[in-house]
Amino acid sequence: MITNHLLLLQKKGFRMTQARSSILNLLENTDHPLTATSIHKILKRIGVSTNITTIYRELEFLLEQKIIEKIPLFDTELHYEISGRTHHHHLMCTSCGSIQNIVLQSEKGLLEEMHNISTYDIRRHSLAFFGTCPDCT
Amino acid sequence: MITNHLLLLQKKGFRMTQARSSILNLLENTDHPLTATSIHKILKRIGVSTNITTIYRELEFLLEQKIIEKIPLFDTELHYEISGRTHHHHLMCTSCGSIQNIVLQSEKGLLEEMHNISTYDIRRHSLAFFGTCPDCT
DNA sequence: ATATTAATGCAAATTAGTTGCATTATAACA
DNA sequence: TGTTATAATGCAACTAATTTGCATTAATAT
Ligand SMILES: [Mn+2]
Ligand SMILES: [Mn+2]
Ligand SMILES: [Zn+2]
Ligand SMILES: [Zn+2]
Repeated sequence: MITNHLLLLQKKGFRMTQARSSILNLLENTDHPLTATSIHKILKRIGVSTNITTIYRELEFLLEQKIIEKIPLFDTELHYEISGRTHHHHLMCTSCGSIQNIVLQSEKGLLEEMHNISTYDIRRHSLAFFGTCPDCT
Repeated sequence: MITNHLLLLQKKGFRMTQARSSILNLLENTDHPLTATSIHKILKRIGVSTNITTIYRELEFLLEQKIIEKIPLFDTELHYEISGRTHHHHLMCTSCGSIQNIVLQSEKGLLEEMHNISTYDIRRHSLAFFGTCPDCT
């Protein structure tokens, strides 16, 4: 499938390869963040055998292009997800590893307070919740 | 220096060693989280030459004993700090790496909202801010 | 003093991620 | 439809952070 992101990259002179389009396609159609190794496994399962190095390099490339974002979840492997979605955070089950997106209305107040009390030029924040999902309880 | 934590550990049958007391002492007297390697360097500087493996093992031990806590800051090395302090978060300068503690009044609302919208049994959360400190601006 | 075993040091393994380099393949164009 | 430039790839080697095995050392109870 040829997506907008892919067309945009082509217009910038980058090539459309099987690795690129399948990684992009997978991230676009997944609602939770994925790790390099999980992407690797999923692609292998659907018959796209890409070297893990290529996955890391492609993720690095998509990060530079601001098409995806790095999601650090506690001390686990780095996760990645497509950027441009509604600002949200993550809730991870420490038992099965499943991840849910979370949109928090009350976050605005927190960010305001943060800007008020700090003299730093704050550029970003990371917020994640950890617990046990209903299936694992 | 012999601290309460150390006495407590002794009472539990664990030994008081130079590595243990100096790591504990350092973490107790530092207001920002430290990494294994930073602890290693600081101890070396003050004349306590402990193997890095011992530092990792001691940090693991202190975690098990719930005397310290793991602080994951984005995709940098793991940090550790003494537990039991007022609940707070961290603000890291992405230029010089310095870390500040942050106490947020408005966090309560966020956590309430979180518990309302989620069916997970939430056990903990991680929140950190990143930006440029006044010195680095 | 001696015995028990917690703690340590060192080397080797592991895990996540990165880099060098030779090869392959996409896409522009002759 | 070739030919070409170079983006993308694969593989092996590397790095950084952390962990593990194992033999040795040392803290503490007796
Ligand atoms: Mn947010
Ligand atoms: Mn908090
Ligand atoms: Zn679960
Ligand atoms: Zn700074």
